[in-house]
Amino acid sequence: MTVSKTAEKSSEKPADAAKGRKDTGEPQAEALQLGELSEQLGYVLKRAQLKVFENFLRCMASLQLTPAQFSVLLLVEKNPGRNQTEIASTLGILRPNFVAMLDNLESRDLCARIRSTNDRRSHILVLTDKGKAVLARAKKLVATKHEARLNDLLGPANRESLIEMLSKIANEF
Amino acid sequence: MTVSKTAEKSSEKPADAAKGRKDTGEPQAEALQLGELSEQLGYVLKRAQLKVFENFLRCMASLQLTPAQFSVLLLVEKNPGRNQTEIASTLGILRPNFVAMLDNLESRDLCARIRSTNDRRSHILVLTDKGKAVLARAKKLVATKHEARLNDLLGPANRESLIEMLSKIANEF
DNA sequence: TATTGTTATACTCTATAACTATA
DNA sequence: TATAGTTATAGAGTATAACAATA
Repeated sequence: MTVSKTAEKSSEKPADAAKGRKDTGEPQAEALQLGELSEQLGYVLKRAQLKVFENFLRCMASLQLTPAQFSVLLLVEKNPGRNQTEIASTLGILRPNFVAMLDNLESRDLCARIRSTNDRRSHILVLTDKGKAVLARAKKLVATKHEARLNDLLGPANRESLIEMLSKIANEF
Repeated sequence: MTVSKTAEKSSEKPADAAKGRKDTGEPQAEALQLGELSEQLGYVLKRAQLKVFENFLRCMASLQLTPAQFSVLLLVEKNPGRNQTEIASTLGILRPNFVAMLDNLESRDLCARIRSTNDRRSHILVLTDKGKAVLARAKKLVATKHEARLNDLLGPANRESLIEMLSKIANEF
């Protein structure tokens, strides 16, 4: 057990916070006031990101793909013929840390490293047939279970607006 | 050096990605296509969150406060008389992990643990005078340097809308 | 001399089990 | 028996230095 671990986290659900006390007849502590915290960009952003990743993992449980692994498969599919350094740096992954990640995907026969003939230092990355099939299934799951959830919650217009604003922050903040 | 480490990260800036190649006159590899990735909620959310935290750390460099530490001080100020478990769980921090965090804040004389007289197992958390002063300065820095940046980028209406949508995701996704 | 992939390593976050002192 | 704070520990994620093969 090293590749799995699925989505069975417990963590600390802030929603459940300050509960977990037996209802004795005592002074009874109320839920805490978040105050200015609920208006702090970083706080709400981090909280939302954790929720979204949790949901992603649940949706992808059958395929055992993390958000990071999914992003690698997507990028390799969209950019055939690129090497490890290019894929990793585009995703903000440091090359040393990308090695174990690729070892994992390659051991599951989802992608392969191919020694470049032009530059024998480079490993060109490609999806295997299984990798393409898994990615196709993953895309459907993400679209129907994960991203659809966002539409339900915000509506299509707001969803688009949200993605746009987050992209702007990611690129220009 | 254990408390500091400031904000001097290098990481992998995706903006700089796929550059770092000398301009020889060769076929020249172009920037990669993000494709569907730029529409993936989790991807753009994570990217935005990292940028926002980086900016937060830069803005708070003079006070040496991380986003997590800032959230603790805010919550303790807003909810005097609460114990470690209550503050930690509200922030989604596990009690064991909260110990070192409080040790740090207490060693810097920003907050203090007070043994409760009602229940001698509990540590009531309070801000010290220095803690209150530092938090006041922190709030000003966040408002004028950090959150103001968001207003410049999106405008007040969009800023409000963004926070609202993120809160909804954090609470209901 | 510089770059690609890699190893080794370290530091932060997060997570769980179990101890202690109190209740 | 249960809870608050704590310790120890383990696992992810992320960071840097340095090495071998290749350019």
